[in-house]
Amino acid sequence: MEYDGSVCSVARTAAVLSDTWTVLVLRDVRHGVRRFDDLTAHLGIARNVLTRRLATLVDAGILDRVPYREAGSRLRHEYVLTQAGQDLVPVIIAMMGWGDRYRADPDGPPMRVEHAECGSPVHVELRCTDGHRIDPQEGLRTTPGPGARRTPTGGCS
Amino acid sequence: MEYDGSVCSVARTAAVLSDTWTVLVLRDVRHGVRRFDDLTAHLGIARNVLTRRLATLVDAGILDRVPYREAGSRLRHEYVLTQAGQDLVPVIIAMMGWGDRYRADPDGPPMRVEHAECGSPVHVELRCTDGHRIDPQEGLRTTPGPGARRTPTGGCS
DNA sequence: CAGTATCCCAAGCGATACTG
DNA sequence: CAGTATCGCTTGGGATACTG
Repeated sequence: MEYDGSVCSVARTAAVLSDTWTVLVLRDVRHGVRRFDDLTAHLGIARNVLTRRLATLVDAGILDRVPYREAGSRLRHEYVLTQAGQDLVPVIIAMMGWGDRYRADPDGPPMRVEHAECGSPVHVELRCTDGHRIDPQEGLRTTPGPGARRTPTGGCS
Repeated sequence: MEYDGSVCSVARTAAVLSDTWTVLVLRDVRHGVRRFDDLTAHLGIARNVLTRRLATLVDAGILDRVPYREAGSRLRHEYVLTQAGQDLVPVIIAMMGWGDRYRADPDGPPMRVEHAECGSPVHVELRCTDGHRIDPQEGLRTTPGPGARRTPTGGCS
């Protein structure tokens, strides 16, 4: 789908993440579930669908398909995050945070993400390059950037 | 779609955001494009689709439909972000940041988000509640939370 | 202007069967 | 184990026409 993706980074990212399984595959790969059958078992995704999804993600530069060989068995592949894939982690954590808050499980969050060093819970924050922490409601100003198109309705968002 | 959404906050959020137009509608509403016709014009979305999308988002508690009346015309509605909708802003900013980096327009970013007070560019960061800034590659540890199901494959992600 | 109603199409998913 | 191939179903999007 195109939806003005030609002019908006949000749209372009949405195009990458929009289908059902993509973020869940990334989530699992990040947690170390890297092999085809493990993914099918863990996600409950149909195998043909997983095939397509992995191929798409490799094409998109988000996953790498790396060969490996275990002693005594034939060549296999596993899927690892590229740099671009790793840089989607904040998006995923942001989504997790929202889900924890607004689509909470009555038992509490199913997964807890903590700082490896100190063990405190992790969240996403908006910050500017000057290091100020920013309130999402009040602290943001959005202006057209260099790549913006000028349109009658006010340009890209 | 369900995709284990019963146990994962990422999946639950993905279910809300997954269809094509949702994030773009939110993006536009956040920028002040709040009225039906403005949205159709700005997004290029089919009107019936927008109707459905807005209804879904209102149902999901992400948008409010608030009536207003301009002098001399009949009652209209506009769509504004609820608190839950506002709390999706970090997700959107995170997506924008990724798109700017990995799906960049040759002319540069189409939209620039800056700190209203100081004008510096804004990005998302991972932080723990102790205030440490966290490296997405190395600094995260993920553990099952109270709401986790125990499954043979290692539980929810 | 702000929608609703109808109809069609394409894409994505799942089930099942097959392969090296 | 790690996929590919084929199929049918469901859903979301678009076009068009209609309404207060």
